[in-house]
Amino acid sequence: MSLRIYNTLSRKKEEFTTIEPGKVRMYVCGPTVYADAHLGHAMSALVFDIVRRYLEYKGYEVRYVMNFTDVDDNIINKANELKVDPYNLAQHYIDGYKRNLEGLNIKPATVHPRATEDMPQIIKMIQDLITNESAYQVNGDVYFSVDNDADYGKLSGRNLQTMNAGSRIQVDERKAHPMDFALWKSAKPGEPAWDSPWGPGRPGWHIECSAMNMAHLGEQIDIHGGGNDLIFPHHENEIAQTESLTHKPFSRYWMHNGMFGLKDEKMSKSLGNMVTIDDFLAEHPGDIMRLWVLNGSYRSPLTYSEAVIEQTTQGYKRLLSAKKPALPGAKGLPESALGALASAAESARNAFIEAMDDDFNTASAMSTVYELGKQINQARADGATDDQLKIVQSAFNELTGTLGLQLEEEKLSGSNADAFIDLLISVRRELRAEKNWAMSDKIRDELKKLGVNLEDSKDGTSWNWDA
RNA sequence: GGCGACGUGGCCAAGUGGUAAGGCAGGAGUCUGCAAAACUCUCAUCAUGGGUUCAAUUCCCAUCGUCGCCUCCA
Repeated sequence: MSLRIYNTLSRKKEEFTTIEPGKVRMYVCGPTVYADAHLGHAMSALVFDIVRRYLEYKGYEVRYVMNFTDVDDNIINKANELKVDPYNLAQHYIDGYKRNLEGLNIKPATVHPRATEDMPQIIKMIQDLITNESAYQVNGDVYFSVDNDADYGKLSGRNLQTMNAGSRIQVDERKAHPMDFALWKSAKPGEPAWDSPWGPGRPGWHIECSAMNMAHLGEQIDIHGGGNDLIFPHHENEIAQTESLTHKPFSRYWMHNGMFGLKDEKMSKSLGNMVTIDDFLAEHPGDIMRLWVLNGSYRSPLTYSEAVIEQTTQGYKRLLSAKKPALPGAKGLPESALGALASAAESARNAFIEAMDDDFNTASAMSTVYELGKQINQARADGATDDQLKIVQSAFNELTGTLGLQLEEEKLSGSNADAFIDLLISVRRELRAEKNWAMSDKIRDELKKLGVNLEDSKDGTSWNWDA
């Protein structure tokens, strides 16, 4: 049983093999940092976090690079508007992004390079491309020449003849070919600039990813990821730049996640129709967003709606229920029932791996997790003890943990409410003994409003924080 | 105009050439003083029209619809 990954380059699922045995070199395009990150960024970051975690589960050592693009028109414009240094502005949003990633339980990348800190590599790469005749300079600008790249367009399935360059924006007539793109832009007044052989300026959008790949992972990598809106032109151009120099296949697998949308259009900074990660996390646990992503296919679009968030929250509560301990008066299952539990755990694990091996089919993997959860709850209802539940719960924790789900009950931060809630419950127990239903129901209702759910059973009352 | 993806129950969403996982919601029950949770049972013929096949939701063609990219974008 081996892992298969859908490769955008071949538009097929391919068996996954690495350049170096046991090791994965993986690069994911991070955001351009000039605004708060939105749920589209969250989706992409979650998708590749899940990929990374599963590869690690399979035993690979993953070197994971996620960059920050911190030179770009939007950043410069915004910094000028606010009269702040662009570097500091970018830093502000990088800090925010990292905080968001943490809130979503996304593991930090092995390296988080930013373009402005790899400037020597970028300039060197441009120089080599010029030497190579893959690029040319015009008055301090440097362009990549698509005509000199025989297989330009192979990732996005386009060819230069049928592409409609200039149909929507004015083409700079200094370019040799309309599709040529900037590697280096000469500085205009009021812009940050770096010295280069072509005069002061700054890198174009695509070169920094090629250079950072080269600097942090080498000439060839195993997985390159990002949103499918990056296929063209960004990733196409990355391939063109890197392969024109190395003459070797750049990334073995190109993975692209679907777009996160708001109603009928994708969420994006330029459209201004975004829900930020901060907004979301203020209202919901990070697990909800992750579960939402897991419930579908990473290559398909996801559409924002309150109803779906609500549904996901209910599903999340169901998962939490599987983690609960044995019932208060649990008598234990007979020895004969334990074998079935062990084999349920084992077959769930196998089904999970089979699903994930098929291009990270998380929706299918989740169905086995839900079923395992049901088996846990059945065992509990039948009187299993904590030790017996552990047989299945340990597998449940292993699988949900692999997907990056935390499944920890919400706690009020820094609160020591537990003792007070326990006190109220013991008072209520006496009220119930006296059949004072009015008062005991009132306590339950009022606690509910405060986010505490009481659950009565024959053998006592348990409680939990509302998700 | 070009490239690509998609259309599965009220909602979200897997999947397969031989009559369709899972979650949410709904219905019926068990438990409970009631409620909640949990458990049990229940709930679809897969956009439309053709074609291939012993057999298609799954393959092919067409139509309709939706979305992404071709400009910055995860």
